[in-house]
Amino acid sequence: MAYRLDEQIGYILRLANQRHASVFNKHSDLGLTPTQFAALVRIGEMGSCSQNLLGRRTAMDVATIKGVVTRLKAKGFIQLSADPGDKRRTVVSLSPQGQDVLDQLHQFGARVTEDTLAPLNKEERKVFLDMLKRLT
Amino acid sequence: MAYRLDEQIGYILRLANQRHASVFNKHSDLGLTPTQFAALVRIGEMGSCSQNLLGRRTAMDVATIKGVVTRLKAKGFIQLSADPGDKRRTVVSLSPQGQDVLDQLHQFGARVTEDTLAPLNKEERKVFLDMLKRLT
DNA sequence: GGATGTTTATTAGTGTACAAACGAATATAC
DNA sequence: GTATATTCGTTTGTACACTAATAAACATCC
Repeated sequence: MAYRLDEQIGYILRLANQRHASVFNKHSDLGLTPTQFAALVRIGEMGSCSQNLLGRRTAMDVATIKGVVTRLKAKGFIQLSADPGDKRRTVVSLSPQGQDVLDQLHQFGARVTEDTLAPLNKEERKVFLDMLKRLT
Repeated sequence: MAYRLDEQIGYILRLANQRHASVFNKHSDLGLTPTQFAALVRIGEMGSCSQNLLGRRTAMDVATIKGVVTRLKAKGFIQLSADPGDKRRTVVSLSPQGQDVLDQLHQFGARVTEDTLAPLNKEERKVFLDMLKRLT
């Protein structure tokens, strides 16, 4: 059997990611990227936390979360403050505007997942998500 | 049911991609990135072709394939030439060194796919790859 | 309480990834 | 055979993503 790029898991994962990004951008009205979306939703789940912890809980490198936080701050969705108990830390929390859009983000996210998984039926989606999670 | 980031297909896909990249880099001895690997294998499949066509066949943007070709050329795996019939085109082909490592690349790629899919058994892999392809 | 080690954040450098705009070359329409 | 459209490659700008190095703050051990 000849080796084929189209059967490589890494290549197919890249294609699936591209399609998801395309679906995401098609529906996005808030001007967020998938990464910024993930960080914002996670802050909503966790409440305020340090920039470093936020990076770990969203699987982002320290350098990556730094840029994401900078851009979310510039867009007005989050606010930063000093941690009174630890001078190393920058505490990240939702701004009032960030709080306001949280429900909207959840609905948006659900729609993106729905559209991305559209080629699979209900039963397949469950099986697929389960297997995909095991690969992480 | 509360909305959760950990159930978002886009987020999980990103995690799976991260794990694949990690497996790829752990085994890589040729100093290639997954993207460079994909381009090189594709040239091996197609023979020489234009830079633009190579980009389309590896799902890379014109600006992206430009950088990838530049770096593969710098590493000595490919060579560039002018298309005698179309002055717009840059023809990309494997260098002798690129030809030499092709078999090695195939074996390497098979091992990366194997290791990345390790959490799934034989039957599951088939089902998973089939469903993943439908999402592209 | 002082040496040691860890955590947190920043910076610099490399490599995807995409959009937009551009000029040159080619193809098509009429 | 000329106007129009398309293709090809390049460049600019923004946004991840990771490595490595650095410095400040904190924790621990003795």
